[in-house]
Amino acid sequence: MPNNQFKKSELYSFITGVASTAIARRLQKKFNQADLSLTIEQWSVLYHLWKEDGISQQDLCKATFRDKPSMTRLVDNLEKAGMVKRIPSRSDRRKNLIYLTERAKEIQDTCYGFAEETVEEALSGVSQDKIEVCKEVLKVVYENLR
Amino acid sequence: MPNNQFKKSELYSFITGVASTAIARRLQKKFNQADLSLTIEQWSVLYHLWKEDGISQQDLCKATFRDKPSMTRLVDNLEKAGMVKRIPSRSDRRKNLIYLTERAKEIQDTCYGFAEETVEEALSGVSQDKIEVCKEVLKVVYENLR
DNA sequence: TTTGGTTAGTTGTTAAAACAACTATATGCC
DNA sequence: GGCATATAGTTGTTTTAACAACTAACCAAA
Repeated sequence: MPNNQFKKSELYSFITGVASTAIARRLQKKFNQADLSLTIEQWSVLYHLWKEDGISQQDLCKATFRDKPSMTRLVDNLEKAGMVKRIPSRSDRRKNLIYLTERAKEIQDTCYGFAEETVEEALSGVSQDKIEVCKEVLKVVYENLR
Repeated sequence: MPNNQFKKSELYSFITGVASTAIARRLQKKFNQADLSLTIEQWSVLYHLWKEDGISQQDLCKATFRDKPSMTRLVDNLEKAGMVKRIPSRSDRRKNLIYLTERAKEIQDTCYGFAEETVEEALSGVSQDKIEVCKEVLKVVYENLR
């Protein structure tokens, strides 16, 4: 058996996502401490809407790598929290277009700052070169399995 | 602002764990297709028990990076599925020691093969050097945030 | 040996994930 | 136009995640 094989089999943490779980928990704590009642999942939806809103739930599914029922419920909860509004599309009556509320726009910078802070903490002591390699590998993994 | 900072802030996929989610889903599919009614979370518990069983739920919490209530329920379900048994510790009556059943021992090699296969598929085209860098970075992240 | 703090595990609750099954609308082909 | 198929979104169900609050048992110090 080539050495290659053996090493790959030890990638338990890759499968279980221990690192991303740790980062997500840290970010969640920052949200809680700032009394932003926002889950990481909700944040991940807002993250894309801050770049561009007025997109469909289906677009958000692709962006966040989640299925349609999950998105329905995430948007439900974001709507209850007063962060987004569903506006029926006029060109395609099957679609909801999701728009940010003023409240959601207000918290954008705060949330962005917390995310930045969290990633800084997580990657402290890691060289930029290595970070680039990781980003690259994570992207390949995503492409390989899509 | 140093270039360094800007790049880190773009690590959305690090926080959301898109890659590990993709890997976990792929592995879950293999389990389902083989009629192994086993969730990834249950598998992650068995993964450690296959190395050493007769350990406490608390030990499993540390190993799998989950909290105590989550482990109670995972062990509940593994017990229902006939994969493990709780045996009260004689030296410390607070503790349950978790033992594998014969059934769990039987499926070890099959599960291990599926995990190996999945990681192979995920990392196809990625050099061993880069994989090593990733493992290293993920470990540092975990240490930084623990 | 009693008291106070710690550790192991369980229960309750809310949000989310994944899958199947469903409705409604759109689209492409005859 | 009418029908088959695809797409957008919702609902139902089961399992998990995370947190708080709880019980039971252990341990150490007065």
